[in-house]
Amino acid sequence: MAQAQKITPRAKDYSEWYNDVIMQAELADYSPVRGCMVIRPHGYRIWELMQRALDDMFRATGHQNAYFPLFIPMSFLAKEAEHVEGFAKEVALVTHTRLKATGKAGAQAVAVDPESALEEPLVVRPTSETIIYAMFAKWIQSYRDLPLLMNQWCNIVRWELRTRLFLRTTEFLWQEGHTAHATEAEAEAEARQMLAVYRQFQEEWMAMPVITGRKTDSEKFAGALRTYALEALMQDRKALQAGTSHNLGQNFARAFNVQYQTAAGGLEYVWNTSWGVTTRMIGGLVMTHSDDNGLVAPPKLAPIQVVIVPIWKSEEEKGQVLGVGGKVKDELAKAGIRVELDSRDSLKPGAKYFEWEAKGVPVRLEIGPRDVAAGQVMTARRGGGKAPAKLDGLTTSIPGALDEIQATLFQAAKDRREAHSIRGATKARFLEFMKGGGGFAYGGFCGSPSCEAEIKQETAATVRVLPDPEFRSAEAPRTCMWCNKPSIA
RNA sequence: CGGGACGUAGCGCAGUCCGGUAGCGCACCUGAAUGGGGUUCAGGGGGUCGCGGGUUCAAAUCCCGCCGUCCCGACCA
Repeated sequence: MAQAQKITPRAKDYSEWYNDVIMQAELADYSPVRGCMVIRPHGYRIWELMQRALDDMFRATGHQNAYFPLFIPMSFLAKEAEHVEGFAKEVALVTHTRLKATGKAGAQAVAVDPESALEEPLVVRPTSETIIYAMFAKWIQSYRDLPLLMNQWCNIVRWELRTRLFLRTTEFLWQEGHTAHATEAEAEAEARQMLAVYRQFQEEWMAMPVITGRKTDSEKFAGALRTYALEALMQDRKALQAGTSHNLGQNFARAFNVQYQTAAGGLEYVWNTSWGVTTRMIGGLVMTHSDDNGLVAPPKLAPIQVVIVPIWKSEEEKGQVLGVGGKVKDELAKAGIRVELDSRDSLKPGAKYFEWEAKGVPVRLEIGPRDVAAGQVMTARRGGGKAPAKLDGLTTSIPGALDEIQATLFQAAKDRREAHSIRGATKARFLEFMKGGGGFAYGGFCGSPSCEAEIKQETAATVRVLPDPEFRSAEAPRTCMWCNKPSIA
């Protein structure tokens, strides 16, 4: 275990607090490569739990996993005009395939062999639309081949200027779904369906409330017709884009010649969608729930849901409490609970409490000689509250407690978000709101890029999402809060 | 690339103004006691003071150059 030092309070420096929580929960570490991150076992376990839940949801909606290459020929990026513009500034390139010894010492002992230059450089995928649709073109012949519903779990590289653990790293892990459909309506339905899947996952599993909607043109995915996104409010009152789903129209189908023959015999371009969520969600999880004692993990995604801390003085007591602790562990594990028995002899119980709290374990069971005698354990919840519990009822009381914690975390996050939200914002109220720290402001917006840019310039606020007109309620504002022209949202 | 700060042990830092044996806290190793909310005592290991040059009897400290990192902006899942 690394040094468990006091975590910087959230109120003092949010970025520092965020880094402290991650380091002390042992979720990740900085790597020797600038901008890259090492995900440690505790953090990776969260990702595995996320993967498993999402995979089930993807499969239930008819999608299959596949894997496409890491390298993309540079010319592929050039085929879709907006796409290349969007990613040109942040790609890593492979240009050579060999090194050679120079005979010099130290760092100069090897150099790039100029004779090994590739005829066409390879791009390390910043996203896989191009290479996937190049394959789709081979696989799709007839309307009978549609819809084609695929997903891949992989790593991608975007050479970002500034990086932050989990939120924006040079290399990151994600999932990217790619589909091809016969009609625009089908593609639109797919893009929205996957947005709904993400919402369900983020609210039910991550206990992170989100708002969804369409992105403005300035924030839409490079090459998409429409981009939908999920937005969550973090504890520093800043928005986090937690996932996106794009209706790509026929842009990539035309660029990669993905055509199918219709039942009537004609030739048509397919309609594509792509959608993805990333390890950024782990950052979102940290910023949504954690406190000044460290990580708070929602039970459904907690790598360890229950930790048992035995307490003893003599060797005799040690044997007793470890015996009971071992039995409790086996029973809970058999009931499907992720449980750990901390039998280390090198730390006092109090030190163990702090350590497991920093790692976000939702429930702690303390078992000492007094508990063994009384046939009970002390239960302590991560959010506070200690109570004794009967030994023989644990397999029902613990799952109940975990469900309750999950629900409480979601409600608390929602309450926090609403405490920093205003509805029906006017320009004056909005300016005042932003001066007071901001949050989510709901208001009318005309949709013009100039208003959007002005708002950003003057208040540092960004337009996060536009609700669809069809979801627009009767009391929705009719005019732009900034310029008073008719509102589109 | 523009603005600011900083580089001294694994981490966090003091020492720099005013040159004179490289220090503190945490972590790590050994031993003993301790054990229901960060345990104590004793002993121990670990540093080309970012790099290069200059001044000086003597440089972490003064001077010059370079490199790197972090924070704020532009970019972004």
